[in-house]
Amino acid sequence: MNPERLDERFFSQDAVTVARLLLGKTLVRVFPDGSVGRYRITETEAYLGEADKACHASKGRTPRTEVMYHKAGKIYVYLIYGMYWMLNFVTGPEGSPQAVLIRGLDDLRGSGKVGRLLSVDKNFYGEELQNSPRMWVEDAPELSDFETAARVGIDYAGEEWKNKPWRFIALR
DNA sequence: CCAGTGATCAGG
DNA sequence: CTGATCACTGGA
Repeated sequence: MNPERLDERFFSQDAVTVARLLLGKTLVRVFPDGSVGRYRITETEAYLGEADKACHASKGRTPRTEVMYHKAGKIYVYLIYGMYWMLNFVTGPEGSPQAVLIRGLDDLRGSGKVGRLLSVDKNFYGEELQNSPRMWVEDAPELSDFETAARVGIDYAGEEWKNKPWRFIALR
């Protein structure tokens, strides 16, 4: 049986659950030249809705955060520091703005490096992983060997939110 | 430690 | 329009 492409059912779970379950799953990218890259997801972070001060949606619905209010399984990308494209997947029920940031693939760590490796840019904004011809996620056995940590780069979020253990790191 | 680099958003 | 801010990285 071929690996199943993960769809809206999978991504509709809450962001913390999806961030954990994505560890070990296979991210597939078909590049413009037709070459195919397959990567094991090794680090993720969860951003859990308007209440989460670290989540972009804590500032409400704007053109940038709009896609997080859409149905799960869409791609949320944005440019940070004028140089780095962050790759996120929308999760949770429709209307509940949640997302999971992809921070590591195989041995590569760092969300900025992930965007560079995959040649992500604003054209991916809103694309659906269940339909896209150039990016999707395939199922793989659940990975139990991982650790959690606080999320990176969100000191502005305040004590309650910045210490949530919503960063998931695959071991081995 | 800190500079680079430009979209985004709130405020006039 | 202005200006602060930023889910980062790489090099002193």
